[in-house]
Amino acid sequence: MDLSRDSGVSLWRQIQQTIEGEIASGRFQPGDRLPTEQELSARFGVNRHTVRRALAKLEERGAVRIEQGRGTFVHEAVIDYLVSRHTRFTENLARLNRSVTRPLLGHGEMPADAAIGRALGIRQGVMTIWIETKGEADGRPISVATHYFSKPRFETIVDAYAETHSVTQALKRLGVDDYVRKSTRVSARMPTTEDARRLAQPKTRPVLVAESVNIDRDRRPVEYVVTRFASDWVQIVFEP
Amino acid sequence: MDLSRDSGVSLWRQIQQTIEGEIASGRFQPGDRLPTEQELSARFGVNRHTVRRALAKLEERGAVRIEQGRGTFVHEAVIDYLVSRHTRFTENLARLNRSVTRPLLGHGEMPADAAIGRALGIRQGVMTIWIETKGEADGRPISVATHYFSKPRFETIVDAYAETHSVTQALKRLGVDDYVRKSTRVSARMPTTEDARRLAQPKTRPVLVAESVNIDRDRRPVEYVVTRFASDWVQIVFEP
DNA sequence: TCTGATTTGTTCGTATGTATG
DNA sequence: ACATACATACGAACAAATCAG
Repeated sequence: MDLSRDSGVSLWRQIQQTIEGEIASGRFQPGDRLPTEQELSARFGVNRHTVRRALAKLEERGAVRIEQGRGTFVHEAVIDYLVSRHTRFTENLARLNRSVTRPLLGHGEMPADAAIGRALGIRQGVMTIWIETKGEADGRPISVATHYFSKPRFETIVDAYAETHSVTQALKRLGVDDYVRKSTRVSARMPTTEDARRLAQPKTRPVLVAESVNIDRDRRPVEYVVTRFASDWVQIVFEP
Repeated sequence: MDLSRDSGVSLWRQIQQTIEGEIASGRFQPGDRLPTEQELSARFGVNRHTVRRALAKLEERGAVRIEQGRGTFVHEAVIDYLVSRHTRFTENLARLNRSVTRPLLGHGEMPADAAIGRALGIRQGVMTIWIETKGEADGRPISVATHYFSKPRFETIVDAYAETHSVTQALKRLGVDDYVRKSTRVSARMPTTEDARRLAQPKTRPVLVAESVNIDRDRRPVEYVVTRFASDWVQIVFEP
């Protein structure tokens, strides 16, 4: 593929469109690593900067994912995590024909800080139980979540979760027939070293953080969850 | 404030909790610069690394903002950007008693690509008009947005926006009395150099990206917006 | 744990063509 | 005709992340 240097279209844009076409045609498959910047600049007969400009545009458009020190990769299809009143993790992903697993990473207790207290409607200092879980779709880690429950109310939640591997089922055993999503607060930040490792992603890529409060039929808060999604794999979709 | 070296609680965690308490008590106000790491390590009688560990945890929890070469600052209250069916940028922020400005950064035309075509319900290649705006609250840049409109339908949208500085008003002039939010898709990524500059944020902090589609009374798409929020200042809140 | 090779990220500087006033 | 601003393109050097041995 030769570039035209006097067509009025800039070189970097011609390169961008060429690579975009090769991805669309299937010559480069999702997850594939593209040739290095050096190889591409040799192939197109241009400076590395010119290639980089084209790649930057492709990344901005979501077509590729650039990882320092590793290479440039064709972007895999992202998962739409649908948020509604009845959001359930497993159902949400099963809908996409994916095999979902939710391993338990750990659990413990801690007194409620300001954020937890506000979310669960309890006083600061009241003891809570936390459960940390990983969400995997088709074996790939996509999220890490910390779930907080009031300890006085859900003393045995850890055992219930360990047996059912589902928050919905565990809460059902403890008398919560149904719950709905009250609010979801979404932010973005860089991952902790620990979260990056659990999500099998570079520390240099951000995580999408969703803080959610679920309430029961009596509108009492039952669960406060802080979920860190791998932002390369998941988008949060809100459709009222 | 003395630390206990044999309580079973690690020193850095004691420091973290101490500073967190001082922020909560108001001794350090939002926006204040904390003492330097050197001063803190002298005050607590520990190595600078120990202080750094505590500060890292505080940043992870969103309590402070660490800026290389400048210092550590108590984090100002983040803005809750409320998303609902009737989301309007200016109203949303005015609700928080903030003075809101929306300067126009630029505009132009481009043929619809796959994403724009899907969002606006037009064929790929149909010409669209884009408008780029900055959102500021109390003078601080918090978002950069690119708005796409079908050119055949909204030929004069740029003039209308330039005069009104409001998408709602501009659309009203072109016959769209009312519109509602159809869907919002949220993701996170690192900013482009350009966006980091416009948002006055370090390139190392992520942006929160919201892609939204607004539809008119006849459920026809009228606007497709891609907004990049400064993740240090804005959270997106869904309350169905 | 350390070292070197590979790959992307950043910052200099230089040059050219085009549009504007 | 001239000055200025801007986007494009090339070159060199070094920084930072990753990975294999």
